[in-house]
Amino acid sequence: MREFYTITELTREFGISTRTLRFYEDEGLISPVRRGRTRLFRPADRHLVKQILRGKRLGFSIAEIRDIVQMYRDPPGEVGQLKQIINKIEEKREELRQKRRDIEETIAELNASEEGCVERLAELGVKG
Amino acid sequence: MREFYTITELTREFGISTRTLRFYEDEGLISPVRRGRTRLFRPADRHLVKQILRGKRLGFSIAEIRDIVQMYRDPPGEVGQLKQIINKIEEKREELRQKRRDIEETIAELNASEEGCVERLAELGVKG
DNA sequence: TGCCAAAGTTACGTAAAAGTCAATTTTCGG
DNA sequence: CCGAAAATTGACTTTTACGTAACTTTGGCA
Repeated sequence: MREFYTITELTREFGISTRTLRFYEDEGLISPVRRGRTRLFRPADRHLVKQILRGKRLGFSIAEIRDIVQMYRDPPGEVGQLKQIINKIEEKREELRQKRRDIEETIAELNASEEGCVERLAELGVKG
Repeated sequence: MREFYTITELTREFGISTRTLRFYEDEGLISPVRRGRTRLFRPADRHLVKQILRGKRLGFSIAEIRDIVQMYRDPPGEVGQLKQIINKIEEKREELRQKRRDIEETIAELNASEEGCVERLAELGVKG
């Protein structure tokens, strides 16, 4: 595994702009190290970008993604904080399960629609 | 099943504002009938709202949701159009499957994080 | 050491999806 | 029939998530 990636390497890999990566840094989602002013992205930063984009595909806002990636971090040493994180994790999991139900329902309705189309095609004498 | 719902009934049921419903109408997602100027929402409109909100939870834009709900409509009579709709349905289904994979991965990482927290709690002598 | 492509900063612009506010209308129960 | 509650329209504002200049800095190498 490589030690560092440049900003343009990541933009090409993930199909996003440098502006986007800098924006995520401003928002505190990633913290690449610097050599002078130039950002150097470590594998951990790259993985974070993956997680961020996954969150985006699921419709989470930047603020929500920030919350989520904070859950991925090393657990703190204080009992109260640990319990709070566990609660937040369960919340997010429930939200994700809701999204999963939404997906199943949407796919089911799309399946029904497609069947309707296929039947209609059959009526018109088109072989499937 | 009721014949009509008022706009505020739907805002209460779904936890959205009247502005939002009117916005969806402006965007061509719903077309409630009118008695005078007042909107009357039929069960079909109400169901559309459900589908719209489902799409929102999954991170689809209004434009994408418009595309999706058009797929739910009665199939047209022309072969070319039918085939095109079937293609679009398959595209959306693939997108949804990707989202589902994203969800599974996110849940898996949350599970791992939670375990880390639980272990940490155990180290601190907290009984689970 | 001189150059240029890549990286950086700063600041303003914008599209989407509503929120908010104001000014009318409409409806409807008593 | 009347007045409060509900609904409508229209305009303006806000927030999010970047896009787009415009200009400067930097680092690698011929």
